[in-house]
Amino acid sequence: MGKKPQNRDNDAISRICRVLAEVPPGRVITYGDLAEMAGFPRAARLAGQLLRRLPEESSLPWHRVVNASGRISLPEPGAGQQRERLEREGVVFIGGRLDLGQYRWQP
DNA sequence: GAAGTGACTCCTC
DNA sequence: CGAGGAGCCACTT
Repeated sequence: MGKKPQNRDNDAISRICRVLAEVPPGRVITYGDLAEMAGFPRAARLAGQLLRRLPEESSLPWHRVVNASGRISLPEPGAGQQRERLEREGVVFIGGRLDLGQYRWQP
């Protein structure tokens, strides 16, 4: 049975979505960690591209994804909306950035 | 199949 | 601490 390593296109999305769905409220995850956890180390951009295509009806906590600097990527007006959602979950932004050491979700 | 793109990350100045 | 550049990976066209 010769078979391909894996169907990346659709599989990657499924895995990343699953990981993202596991992120609890009040916590955040970086693009790099999200991709790595999904099985794509160093593919931080992949997570970003995926979220960009993700519809709002996705029910996924896309707002819990921030960059490695503890800052919100995603240009306005998305940034304001994401920050608002995170603040509602108890995340505090200091100087426009949050404390990854405190909110970064790690299994 | 090749080239372009991006909600990134790390290193250096 | 902030800005800039190079590197990386997978998806899209």
